[in-house]
Amino acid sequence: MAHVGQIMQTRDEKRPCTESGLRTMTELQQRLVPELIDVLTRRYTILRTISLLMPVGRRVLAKEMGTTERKLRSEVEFLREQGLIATSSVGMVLTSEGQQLVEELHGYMHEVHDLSTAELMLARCLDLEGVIAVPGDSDSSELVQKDMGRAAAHYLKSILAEGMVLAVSGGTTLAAVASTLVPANFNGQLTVVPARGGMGEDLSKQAGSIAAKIAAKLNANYRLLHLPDSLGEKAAAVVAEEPEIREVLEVARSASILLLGIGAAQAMARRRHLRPDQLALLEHVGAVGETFGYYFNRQGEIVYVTPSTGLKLEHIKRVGHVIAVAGGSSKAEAMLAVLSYDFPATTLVTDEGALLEMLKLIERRGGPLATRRDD
Amino acid sequence: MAHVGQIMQTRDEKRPCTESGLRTMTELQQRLVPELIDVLTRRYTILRTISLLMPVGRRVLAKEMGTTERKLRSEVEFLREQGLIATSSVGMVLTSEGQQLVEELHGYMHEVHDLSTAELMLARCLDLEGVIAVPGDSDSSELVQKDMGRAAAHYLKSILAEGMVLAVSGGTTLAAVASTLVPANFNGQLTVVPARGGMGEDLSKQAGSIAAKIAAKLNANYRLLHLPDSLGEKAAAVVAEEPEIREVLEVARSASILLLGIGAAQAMARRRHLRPDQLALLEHVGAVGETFGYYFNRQGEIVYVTPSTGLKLEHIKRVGHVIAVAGGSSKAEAMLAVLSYDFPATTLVTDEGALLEMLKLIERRGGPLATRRDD
DNA sequence: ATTATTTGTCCCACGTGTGCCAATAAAAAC
DNA sequence: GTTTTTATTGGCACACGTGGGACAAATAAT
Repeated sequence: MAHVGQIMQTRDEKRPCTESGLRTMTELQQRLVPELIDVLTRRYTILRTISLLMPVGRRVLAKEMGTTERKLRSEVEFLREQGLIATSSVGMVLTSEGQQLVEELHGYMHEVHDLSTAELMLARCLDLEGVIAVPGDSDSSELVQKDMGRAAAHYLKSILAEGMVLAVSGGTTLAAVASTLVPANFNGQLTVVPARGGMGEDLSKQAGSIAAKIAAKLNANYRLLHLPDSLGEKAAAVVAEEPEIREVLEVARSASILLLGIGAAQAMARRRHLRPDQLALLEHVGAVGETFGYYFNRQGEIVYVTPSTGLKLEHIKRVGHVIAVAGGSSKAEAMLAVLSYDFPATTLVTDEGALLEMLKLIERRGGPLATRRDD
Repeated sequence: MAHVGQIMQTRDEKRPCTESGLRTMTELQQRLVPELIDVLTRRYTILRTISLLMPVGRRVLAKEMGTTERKLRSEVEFLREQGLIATSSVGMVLTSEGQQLVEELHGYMHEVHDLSTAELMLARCLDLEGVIAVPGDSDSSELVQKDMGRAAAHYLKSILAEGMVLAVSGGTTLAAVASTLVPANFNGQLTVVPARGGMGEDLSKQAGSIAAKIAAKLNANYRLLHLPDSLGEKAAAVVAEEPEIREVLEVARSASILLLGIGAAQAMARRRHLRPDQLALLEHVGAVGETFGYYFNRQGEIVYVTPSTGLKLEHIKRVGHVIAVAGGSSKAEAMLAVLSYDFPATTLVTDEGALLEMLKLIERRGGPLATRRDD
């Protein structure tokens, strides 16, 4: 999951604002040459592991690092050419130069590594398949949300395949995903559907519009639910019997990938123009997080459901992969609530602000696996 | 020549000691992922060029940057995926994000560019084929000399081919080249000869030992001149008639590559135990630089020749390629003197200290092409 | 002496990068 | 207003380099 994961900066100790101020060189590099930063961390990790285990052979080193021996070989050859390690028949050892380099690099590597360790930690805590975080905080800068959107779009594209059905929810975050998505050609062998009917005021942030936009960029089919999101229960039941609607719902229920945004419960309820008594109810049951009409409390339990047309939670259970996209430290609590629910294989795309805030919340509650840093 | 060229650090403005102190992140990166800087500068240059010419198409951009259109396309595709540039039918433009990134990057890029521009400048001033500089100063740290040795060894290997004859001189610097050379297999299709007979006290720094060491590492043949370097003129003439010696000299004179170290005249003369009157003579004629027995004054003129067996200057003229290796700011004057002489295609491998010092000396003398920085 | 390490080599296949060419749209000329 | 020209982007086939797997040689430990 470090493929897209980006780095944060801690070099200046007290960490000046990441967004509006100047980004650090490492951040810029991460943006301009991400693949080489991966190479850098890989080689550093190799050196570091050797320094701990030396003398050590390629075999055990590969096993230790979770890579193949052949892959390691190329790197080892390079490192030897650089005079950083020496090989003998008992294994590989660091040369004095290598040792010195590892020590010097140690401090700098936190710039690169901190976010990815945090990603791993959160993935373990919430039992997520993967966490991808971009540096910055969406709360303070719009650029970060865009960046997050691009990271999500990139990841989405990497797991999409022909014949799949993609269901999307709404929100500004997912709108960013759609707009940063790089066009590709799926030859119509892909269907995009909204997970819900229309919602609220802004058309461009509705699930339907987002589905259409994504479909256009990927040259995919799309089906829309031309319905208001919040119908009365009776009305919803009636409408759901309409053949056209039924068909779209059928397709949506067979979705293999679900792309969803997460919102703070209060803000979401307000945006949906819920009645005061409903707001009070949400408050009463402790709803903090919301996603496509479902409200969750801090324990990840569903405490309220907006009567609506669209995917139901029981269908989500059958979805192969869930991609949750949300960021901003202010949303951390909501995200934590929603993600505590037991979704299928979930990948979270977020930002540094939300990531660190979530970890902070987990630690404060004495959450499971709240291990401390390992250096 | 930027392939091996490495970077110096100027970020902390007043530039603390590069060697003994902590190296900068960029230096370490350069060591661990050498191509990183190249890719980074390439992409940065693309962005910068677009920002100046936009909207611009790939064709003119490729011509402007001196690369092929297809090569550019890969980069352009990447930059578009990163959301830094946008393509339309009128050409490519920077997005607002791209524009911001270019501006932020601008300051940092000097870290990367300064050494390579300095390399280019020196190459122009001295009419060298190439200059490769490693960061640091050999005067202050032994590590730098090793690094320089590795850079030279790497470059040497890149131009070696089967059937060639390699002539080497002596000195600590070339000893470092030999010891950092990464073994390769030339199947005996390569011959290494010393450019001169033995010299001075330390066996490991003699041309013969170095030739033998290099030959061993490359699985090449080697021939030695089992002679003291400084014979009397008469004795030299006599010995040169010996069949065995003649044969080796024949081989040496057909050398296609010459690897030579450069020394400061005074230190060299002292190490060779010249007589006081000889020392006085050197002083009198203004000898400052020395290489394999030839002493040069500041103008690059030969002012003294050690009577000796080995290659003569007239043979050097026929050598295809000269690789000069020397570093340390204290040697700058000597290097400048020797390199001012009109050798055949010469590549200089040096370090930051010597490089900058040489440029300073050139500027002080109002040397040709002493242009100032272009920003 | 044997076993379990290690490094280094070889061949094959897959993927990425490269060079060439087609399609298209804006602009300029008529 | 129509046509021609000149720019642009995008697609496609091929080759080269890198990764995968198995194997051989060599050395320390049992």
